[in-house]
Amino acid sequence: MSDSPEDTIVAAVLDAIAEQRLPAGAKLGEQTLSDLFDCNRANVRRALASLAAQHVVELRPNRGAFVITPSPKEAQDIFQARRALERTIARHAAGNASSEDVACLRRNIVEETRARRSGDKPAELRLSRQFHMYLAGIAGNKVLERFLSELTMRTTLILGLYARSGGSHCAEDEHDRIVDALEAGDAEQLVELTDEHLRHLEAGLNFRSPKSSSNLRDQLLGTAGIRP
Amino acid sequence: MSDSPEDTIVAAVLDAIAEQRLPAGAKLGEQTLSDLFDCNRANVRRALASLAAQHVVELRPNRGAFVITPSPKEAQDIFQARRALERTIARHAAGNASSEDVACLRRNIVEETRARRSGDKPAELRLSRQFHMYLAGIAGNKVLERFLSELTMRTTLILGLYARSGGSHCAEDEHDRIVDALEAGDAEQLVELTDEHLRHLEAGLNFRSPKSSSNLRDQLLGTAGIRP
DNA sequence: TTATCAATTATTGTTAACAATAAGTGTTAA
DNA sequence: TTAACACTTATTGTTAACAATAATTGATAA
Repeated sequence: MSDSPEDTIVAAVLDAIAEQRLPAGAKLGEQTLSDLFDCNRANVRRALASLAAQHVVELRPNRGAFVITPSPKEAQDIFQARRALERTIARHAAGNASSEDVACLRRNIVEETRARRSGDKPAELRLSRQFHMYLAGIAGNKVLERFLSELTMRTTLILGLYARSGGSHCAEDEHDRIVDALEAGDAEQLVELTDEHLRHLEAGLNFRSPKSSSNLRDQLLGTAGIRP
Repeated sequence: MSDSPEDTIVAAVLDAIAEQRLPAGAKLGEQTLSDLFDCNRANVRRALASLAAQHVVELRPNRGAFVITPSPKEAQDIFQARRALERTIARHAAGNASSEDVACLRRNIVEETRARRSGDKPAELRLSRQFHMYLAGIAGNKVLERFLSELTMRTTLILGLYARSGGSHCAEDEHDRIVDALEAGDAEQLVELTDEHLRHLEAGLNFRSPKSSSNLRDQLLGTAGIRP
């Protein structure tokens, strides 16, 4: 069970991002991490190099490591890539899903709605991401699964920056209808629903007012809609 | 022009793989690399961590870093993923290509056939890969571009392991016809030609007799088709 | 001759100390 | 009061020495 310290750090950072505990732009100091996971700085450095290679973290020379803050253009590229990957995943998942898979996905949806209702945003984000990754697992292509893992991570950061403040970012029942199509084995519909789902998610973004977190100003003065 | 030593090493390793100078399974010793690029081992280690995160290199604890040797299943996953990515790339490239792009691609094809005719395999592989990456550049999606870059790299390793010994692995004129469709702006045909092209490439593989290079036996006794 | 074991060698992993750089703080002068 | 400057502090980058592990070689015994 005990991974190498490097893997532990990478996993912890990714988990934290997936639950929006680490916002875009957050600094990942070497000392801080080596204290936290008590290991030496060499391991921390390797972990950060890994995260940087996955484009989840940015290394600025002589400055340190920071969680990336995706630009609007990058956000667009990421959604385009997600559609390409997830359409393919959907097509292959359609023929592969067992009844346990379907049951597991439905349980996931129940938990997700519960989290949404109770206002537990971190849990909601984690579960939503888990839903998409579970589908990728059913498709059975490790390469697509890993690419999607990276993109869902970056999507979480995008949502943290550009999500429209008001409504929640997923139509209530889209995941439900996706599982319906999966259970029915209707590949074409599954593909279409997946595509639509991602388009809706993207349509819910607002690039006008990025919530520049990890900026003291916002954390002290609040994020009220008034101009500075 | 002078990158960090880490980037230099990463680029050099990737170039070497792209030209099949580094075969699957090759060992990348820390000392060797730090001597070669004269830098300290810390930089080498970070470079190897990056390459490992890209799944181009495998880190075995206490053993060192080795170029990955893709399994048949991985090869299949990689080609499936490539089709998903390159179909999308093709669709978006169709509308974006300038006449300079077309000219540049045609020049690339000329060089490629010349390399094939003269039996310069490293150049042929590099140019073929360059062709696909150039198309990705036209599509203008950095995320897809990076993913494809990783997969073409791994494809080169796959070809080194499983390419049918006889014929060359690309139908002579497929790249030509792809550029024709691109020039005509015919997105649908471009997508179909790209898909076919990748299927032909995959069909040219033979998983029965992997050329287990970086194995002294083969390098000394040759790769004659006789059973050991 | 073959197999097992011990000793040597080479390579990776870990640690700490030091240097270089950037950021923050306080002082001084206009 | 403000701006520029020097100084202090914190953080990253580099290096070398040492420990731990694996591979190789040679020796010994069946």
